[in-house]
Amino acid sequence: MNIFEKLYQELEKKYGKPNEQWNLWCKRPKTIQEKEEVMMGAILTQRTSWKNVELSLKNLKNNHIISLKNIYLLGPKKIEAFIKPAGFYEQKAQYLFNLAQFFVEKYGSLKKFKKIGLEKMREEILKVKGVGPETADSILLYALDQPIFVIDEYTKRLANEKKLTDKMDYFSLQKLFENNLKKDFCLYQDFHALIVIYGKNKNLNKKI
DNA sequence: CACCAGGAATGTA
DNA sequence: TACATTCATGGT
Repeated sequence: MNIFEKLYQELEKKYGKPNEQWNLWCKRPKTIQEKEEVMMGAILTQRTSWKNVELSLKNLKNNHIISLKNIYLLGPKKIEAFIKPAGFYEQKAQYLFNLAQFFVEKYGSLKKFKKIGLEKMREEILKVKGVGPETADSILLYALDQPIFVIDEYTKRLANEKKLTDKMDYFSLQKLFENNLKKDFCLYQDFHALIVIYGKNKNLNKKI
């Protein structure tokens, strides 16, 4: 067993299966609606606490617009009010609409999108304005069950702390994890969640 | 009151 | 390539 697999085991032993906010993201399998909720969450959580994202998602749910199609039909201006708690709401409303427009106009269904394969999916979804590397990979991993490792600030800090590598750019780190783990989206989903849980936990201890 | 939370786009050098 | 700025709410 290599250091990456050991790290996963350690984290799982310490924190168990990802829970709370990760209940949905690490759920297998997910319904279509759940997948779309994950995609919206991936946009809304950009540089924002998950708590604020939850408030926004609740607003969307209460008003029955927790689907890409409804986002698309409503248009960016009308969803601003619902997602305000997540901050940067004018931008994010536009980003959410861009993503919805991308799926509705170009593919119609997630199933059709998946037919083009992982590489092409990533390339295409990165063209959506508002979807960068981390958001793209979060969507691919957590909504579309693709074996692609998500890199975020917590992952970088962990890589630094454990001295896993000195090449800290997104792509290098991603390949580092993928090359040292089984190509398994379930493992990737839980691992990334545990890395975030570990990172947050550590921040918490620092304050006390 | 100051600081920051699971980024990305845009602009500058 | 690398670094700065902008977007904005809610918790501590």
